[in-house]
Amino acid sequence: MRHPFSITATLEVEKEGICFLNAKRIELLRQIKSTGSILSASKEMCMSYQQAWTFVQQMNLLSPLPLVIRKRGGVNGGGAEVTRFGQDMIERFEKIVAIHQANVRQLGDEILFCIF
Amino acid sequence: MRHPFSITATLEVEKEGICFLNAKRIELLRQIKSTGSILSASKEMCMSYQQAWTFVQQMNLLSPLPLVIRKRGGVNGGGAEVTRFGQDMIERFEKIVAIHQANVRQLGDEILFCIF
DNA sequence: GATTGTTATACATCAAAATGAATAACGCAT
DNA sequence: ATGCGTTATTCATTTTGATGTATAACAATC
Repeated sequence: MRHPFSITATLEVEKEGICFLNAKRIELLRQIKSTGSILSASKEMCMSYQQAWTFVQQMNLLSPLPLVIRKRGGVNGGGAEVTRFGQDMIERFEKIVAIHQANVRQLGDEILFCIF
Repeated sequence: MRHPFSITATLEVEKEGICFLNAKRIELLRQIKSTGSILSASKEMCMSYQQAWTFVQQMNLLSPLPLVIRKRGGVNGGGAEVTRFGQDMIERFEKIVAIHQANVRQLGDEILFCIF
């Protein structure tokens, strides 16, 4: 490589200045979808259950439609399910991030090489 | 407005995973340039002198050429000066950020409106 | 040599965020 | 009714980052 510098960028969707979606929350949604519970998802991601629960709570409260439906008690003690709307959010966020990262890569290729 | 959601993104230049430049550091460079000292710049930005000094130190160490030249003792007790190379970094970083922010705005305009 | 204002450095303190531990609530199954 | 596993909630603790305080080093000026 010509130089050791790189451009990195992070993106998030906010509602009135408060974080609605970011990479970590989307990953959480994916894990909830694949494991069926907030608890398992949090373990899978090595984060505390409290944080995972808080993220889900915030996302649901900020969203016009819930992203996660939570059930307690019942068959396996309960669980959590990502709604159709939630799955749409996952896909759309990742599409946005893909475009964004492509833009950032292009920025780095175009500009960084002529600085150093 | 049609919906209360917005996309925000932050960008930084890294060297081997360590932050080299970001918005705060560029603002610090600008303040050093206009005030002539790390101390005054830190006060202007309401950050501690230690943090400002650490940022300058890290930037200089990561950079192939120093961004800030520091002098102690002497006329006004010393001071700090942004090098020509440092000023180039300011201009180039802000150009990168401007393009980046334009990209992000476009992303938000194109995509957010068709979600909510 | 004393004064002056900044850089440079160390260390204690504070603040915010994340974590861990503990417990209640819940509802299906047995 | 009891057991089960998850959600929901509280609170103490830990961790991490930033801040405040104090002091030495420095070099021109007086």
